[in-house]
Amino acid sequence: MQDLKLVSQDCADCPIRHRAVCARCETDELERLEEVKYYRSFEAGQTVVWQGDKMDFVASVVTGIASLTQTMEDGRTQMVGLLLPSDFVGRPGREIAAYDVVATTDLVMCCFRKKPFEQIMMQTPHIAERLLQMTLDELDAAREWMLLLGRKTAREKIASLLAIIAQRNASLTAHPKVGDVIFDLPLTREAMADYLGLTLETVSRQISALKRDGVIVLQGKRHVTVPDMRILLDEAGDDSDGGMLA
Amino acid sequence: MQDLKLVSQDCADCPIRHRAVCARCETDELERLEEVKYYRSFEAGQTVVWQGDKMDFVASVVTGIASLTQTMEDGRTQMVGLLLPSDFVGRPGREIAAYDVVATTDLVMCCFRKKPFEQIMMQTPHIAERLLQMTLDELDAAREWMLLLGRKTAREKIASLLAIIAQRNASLTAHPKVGDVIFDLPLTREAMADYLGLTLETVSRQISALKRDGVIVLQGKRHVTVPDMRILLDEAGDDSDGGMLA
DNA sequence: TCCATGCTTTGATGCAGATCAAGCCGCGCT
DNA sequence: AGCGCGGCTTGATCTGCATCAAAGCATGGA
Repeated sequence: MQDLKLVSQDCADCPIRHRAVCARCETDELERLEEVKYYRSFEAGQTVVWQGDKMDFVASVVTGIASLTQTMEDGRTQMVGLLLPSDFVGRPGREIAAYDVVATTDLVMCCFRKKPFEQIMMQTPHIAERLLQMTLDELDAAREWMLLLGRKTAREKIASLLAIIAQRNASLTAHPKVGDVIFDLPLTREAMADYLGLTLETVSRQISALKRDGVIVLQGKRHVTVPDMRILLDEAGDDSDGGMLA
Repeated sequence: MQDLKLVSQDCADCPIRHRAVCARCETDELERLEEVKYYRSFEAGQTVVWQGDKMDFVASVVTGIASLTQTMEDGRTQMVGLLLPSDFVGRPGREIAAYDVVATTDLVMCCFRKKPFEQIMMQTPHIAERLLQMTLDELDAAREWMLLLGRKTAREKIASLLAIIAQRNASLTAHPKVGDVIFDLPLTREAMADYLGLTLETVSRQISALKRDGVIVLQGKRHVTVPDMRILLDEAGDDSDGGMLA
């Protein structure tokens, strides 16, 4: 299945070495996609699409981080999706965006016009199949996230988020699997709060607490070292290790 | 699209007048499905599938209510899906159930063995397409739900749930669209608490408060009358009316 | 260099919702 | 009737997180 993933991959004949959609595509399919492919850049904080707007493209994240957020009239916001490089954004068959898409960091996306993308999808069973699998993955993630939002304590929420980021990082880089797990937090405290359904003060306090208790080591505000991943996963209150441990 | 919905529909040649999967199926597809179709009944409280178990069927709810729930080691549980009649359960392409499926009331499901279902799906683009659309619908619902869990107050949560149930009911029955909206709560206070990430005491108190404030009228513990749906939707803190109002 | 700005930390206080505890209501059973 | 039980309500109290407030720390620009 890996070869069917809608991914960002090195692509020699592409300005930013990015090939998207389907590594196993037949040549003509790929070329039809290339015709309708284009890149867009955003600065941190910019909104890519507003909830309710027409969204006439699908895309995948090349570099940077985007988030999907829901906002209430009075300004309360909840992040409902976190998109790292190679993640897919878009709603085949849907005209209207159901939530805001926001560039959390500087962001480059690889976009495809939706109409032609959908046509290719309809004619290419394994792309449709792959899209279904990705959507199911997102649904699984959303449901884990619901457990976090509904039932976990602030400390468990923070530990869970750190674990999730560590895991997502590990799946992108060649994972060493030995010793400390090290990564940079790609989110501000405020973005973490929006992810977790907390305030930024609580996020800050709980990170300090985890540091004080030796669960994590911080260098600066963003660089995290996890001496023992099992302890962190235990703090997350989550039996599943997400495949992180053997 | 409606004619492609995976639905429970009246079906004269079926013991419980239920035809599932695809109203526009070609005859032979439908018959292939009929061959692998069977019914299962459960009593309220029974678990249909355990998280982590192999799940070798997909199904749709015929009568009753099922819920998908996540549970932590210490017993905290969060509902992550609520399945009313005609809703689909199952994960095409997945071996293992990602969460418990529980019969919240007495329940009848119409099941299909997964393998043949998947084969038919692969060979039938519009079934695959329909499945993708349904999964996207579930994802949208999950993300609304995340906003509820992460950012809404107890009162808003209750109002939102009542609105959701009212809407789902309206879409099943011929919706009068005039005057009071009336329905029966299909969930215990405890199930509502699991849905909303609250305790059952808080659910009870907030329902009492909405009653006291005239937002709803209760006859008994389950029968709800909503004198003015706009007030309820306003209490839910949700700008979207879910298509309930013109 | 100094200040402005955005991000973060930390402290003091308040409150929404959890927890603990009792009792009520309706129903089925004997 | 009388009883037990599951579901529900209501009260008293506790507490985890929000809120309000202030100050620390980097970075970049004048």
